[in-house]
Amino acid sequence: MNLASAVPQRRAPAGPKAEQRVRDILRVGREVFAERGYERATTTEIAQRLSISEATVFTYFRGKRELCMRVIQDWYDEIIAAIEADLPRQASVREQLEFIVLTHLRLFLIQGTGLCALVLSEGRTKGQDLGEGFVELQRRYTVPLMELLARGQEAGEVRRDIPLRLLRSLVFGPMEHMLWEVVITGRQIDVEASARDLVALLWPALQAPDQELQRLRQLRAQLQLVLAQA
Amino acid sequence: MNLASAVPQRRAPAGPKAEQRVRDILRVGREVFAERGYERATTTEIAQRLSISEATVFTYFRGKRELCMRVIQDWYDEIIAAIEADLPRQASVREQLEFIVLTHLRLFLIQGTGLCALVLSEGRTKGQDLGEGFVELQRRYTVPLMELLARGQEAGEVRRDIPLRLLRSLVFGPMEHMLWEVVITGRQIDVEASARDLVALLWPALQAPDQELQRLRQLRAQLQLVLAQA
Amino acid sequence: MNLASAVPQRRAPAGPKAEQRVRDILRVGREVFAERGYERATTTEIAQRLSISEATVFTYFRGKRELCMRVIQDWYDEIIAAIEADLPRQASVREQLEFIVLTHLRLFLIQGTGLCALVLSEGRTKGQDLGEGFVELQRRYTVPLMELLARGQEAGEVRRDIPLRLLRSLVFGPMEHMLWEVVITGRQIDVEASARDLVALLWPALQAPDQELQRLRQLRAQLQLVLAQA
Amino acid sequence: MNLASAVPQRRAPAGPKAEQRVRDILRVGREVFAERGYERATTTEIAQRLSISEATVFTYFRGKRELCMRVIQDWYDEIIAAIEADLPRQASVREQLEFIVLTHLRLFLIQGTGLCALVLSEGRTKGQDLGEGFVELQRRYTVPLMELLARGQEAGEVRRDIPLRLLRSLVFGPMEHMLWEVVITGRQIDVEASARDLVALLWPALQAPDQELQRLRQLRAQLQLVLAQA
DNA sequence: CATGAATGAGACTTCATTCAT
DNA sequence: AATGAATGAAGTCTCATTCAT
Repeated sequence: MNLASAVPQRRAPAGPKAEQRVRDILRVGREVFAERGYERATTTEIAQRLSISEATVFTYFRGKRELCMRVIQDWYDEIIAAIEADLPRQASVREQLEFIVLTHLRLFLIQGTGLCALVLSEGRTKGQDLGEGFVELQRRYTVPLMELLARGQEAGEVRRDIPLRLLRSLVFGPMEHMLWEVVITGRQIDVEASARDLVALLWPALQAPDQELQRLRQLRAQLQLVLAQA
Repeated sequence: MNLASAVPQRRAPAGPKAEQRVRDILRVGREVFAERGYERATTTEIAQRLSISEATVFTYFRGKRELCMRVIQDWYDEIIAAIEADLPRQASVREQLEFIVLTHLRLFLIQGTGLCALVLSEGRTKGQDLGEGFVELQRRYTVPLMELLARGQEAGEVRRDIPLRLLRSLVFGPMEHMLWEVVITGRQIDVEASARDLVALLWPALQAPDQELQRLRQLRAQLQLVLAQA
Repeated sequence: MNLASAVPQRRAPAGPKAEQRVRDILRVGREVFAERGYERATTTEIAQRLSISEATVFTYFRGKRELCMRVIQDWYDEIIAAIEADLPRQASVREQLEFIVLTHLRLFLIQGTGLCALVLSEGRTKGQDLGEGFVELQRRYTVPLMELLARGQEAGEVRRDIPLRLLRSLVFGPMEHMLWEVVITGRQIDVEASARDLVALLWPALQAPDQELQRLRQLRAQLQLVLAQA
Repeated sequence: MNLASAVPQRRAPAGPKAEQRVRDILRVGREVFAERGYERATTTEIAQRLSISEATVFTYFRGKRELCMRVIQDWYDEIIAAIEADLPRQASVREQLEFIVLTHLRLFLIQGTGLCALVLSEGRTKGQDLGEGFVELQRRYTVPLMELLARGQEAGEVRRDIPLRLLRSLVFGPMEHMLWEVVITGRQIDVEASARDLVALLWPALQAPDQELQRLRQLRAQLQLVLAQA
């Protein structure tokens, strides 16, 4: 394959009307991919919901795969933006953590369960159509939390003896698991209460190991020693 | 009025050779579904890897969906069996928890990452082909952990003020999240160390809150009292 | 709970070219279904005869069954239209009957023997794929004859003591039987002569029982009585 | 193709057990073909209803087609036998005709509607699997009626100016049409009454045309002449 | 003789994608 | 810029039939 003589791809149209089209397709594409997953989503359905021709979709996106990637990208950007916009940076690390968890849960549950599933599903199968850019997207998505945790470590509020990655899993893991339960069972939950509960559960694990407890343990040990010798 | 009595399906053969065939197809089916996910897996590929005709696959399984369900079921059964067989019931709840986590991680990472993804993916998309039996399978899969946590609660080692479901999410959540990181990034991890770390992180959150701390505080207070009187 | 909203079917195109395509497919579909019957007809063959892709067939018709139903419907419509257009309403009931029989025979023999067989066959097997709309189609097909017979009854030219349904069988039955003989044996027949012969045969059976004959019979009986007494 | 070196076909087994097998398969085959029609009948179903292996069916019959032909043949033989056994040869032609019609209707409706449909359907499609022997079977099936009509003609009770074939259509046609109505609509009918009605309708058409009427007219004319002269 | 087991051939159907207009 | 129309490629599934045991 002579890359220099690569077939020239038709460029997507430009202009203000075109931008609106792109936004429309992305919006509906998000709906459909969210509802059906990558494989079961069809370009037909996307086009029909917009009352446009299927061919038009391909005028603006090189193919199904590219469209789906853009959908996910946009969604990530929104979440990141939402968090960065309203994160109460003056509040305590714990409160900021609560905010992040709550915001995630909210965005997921309000409109994103399907997208969440999409990302999780498609990111995890070999031979997938979606593939290359995934790891990078995944990384960006956790940036706000990572930064918060880093700040927490610097401030001494979050333990330093555990790698950030592991702490991140400690937060996102239960969160996503909760979300799945919602998706699977269809049971409704109280988002804010759940966020609060979750952080309450997690916080002790994230904190620097309790100094008071350490000292008391030492004390007990010494006493036991003394008493044993008595 | 459906006067046409149901057309009878050809029964799957039942001899000893047949059992071997079923096992073969389930084995390879597991591989393919694991690698590709439900939609991207093809009966063609399964048959080819076994060097048998596609028709043979359909001789033993009514269809793709049934085969996939059986694959998942079998996998769940293996995991449950593995845990129940070797669970150190005499050991502490914490040690048993470590065993469960370790066993899960191991089975997932050794041969099951893809299946894990399969289950998680397919269970989470609307309009899926796999559908009805899924929630039930999901439930069976967490039985050993649920029982352990229940025993822990009875023994006073696990807090009672949080619903079991939430505690389950607290365990499975981070576990699965770790697994996904592995799948996505392809990075290898030290399974045993990870299991230990994870439980170390989780344990404080699962324990009866501050019981130890409460008792130590009492001890200190009494000692102080005694010393003051001495 | 079927949460998955129905997956939308691709609509058939609707332009002027599309109409031509639909007509082409219906035309060839008619041929193939006529020649082979429902089960033995294949979408492959229909596509091949038109030198188009099989997929194109499915662009215009949801599936084999729908196509076949449309084929039959169209054919019925043609027959009904042909009869209604040229039926000599001013002529005697008998002449109109002859016209209907002749028209049927003609349309059947010229291009429709196979379709006739198709309809008769598929309408008569349990567990058929074609099913729901069949009885209704069947009914529409006999409307012109039924109306004629009803008019004949009102005019006193057709006997009233036999249910219309039975009279209808009396007409269609032999007609179809003749047609089958043609199909089976392949023997050619003189359509017009056959129509004339058939109606000649049928007419006495349809007519109001002959009054002259009745009266004559009475006369004879009385005479015989008288002579016997003489 | 060198016919001389034709692959020797495995012969069907012989012996009393084998004959029973053949009868069983024919019996069930009749059921299945009758219920489903040729294409939709499966060797699987036939074998399953007998709790035997599919392969066994092929031990006794060369294939689906041969089995079906034998099924039809047997059925025809039964009907012919039933008619020939009980035909009241001493009774009038009309009574014999009534007997034949009644017997047909009965055998069809009791167990044979499906077979009737099978024969009619499969006999009428080109490219059919069943094919060669059909015309011959069809001929044998109408032998009793044909003979009766011939005798009727000789006896002067049935008109001679119409070909026998047409008269046969006149009888079988309405009969079959009635049967179809039953099959299609599922409506039950009074077999004996229907047979009587049908023959009542047909008889005038079969009779020598107006012979009676001719003679009566002559009689009246002569009487009038005599009376006028008196 | 009966059958367990396997399969070739082919059916219908779906869908992303292209291209002339 | 938009789309009507067409299709290649692929997928799931069915079934009559064969053959070694």
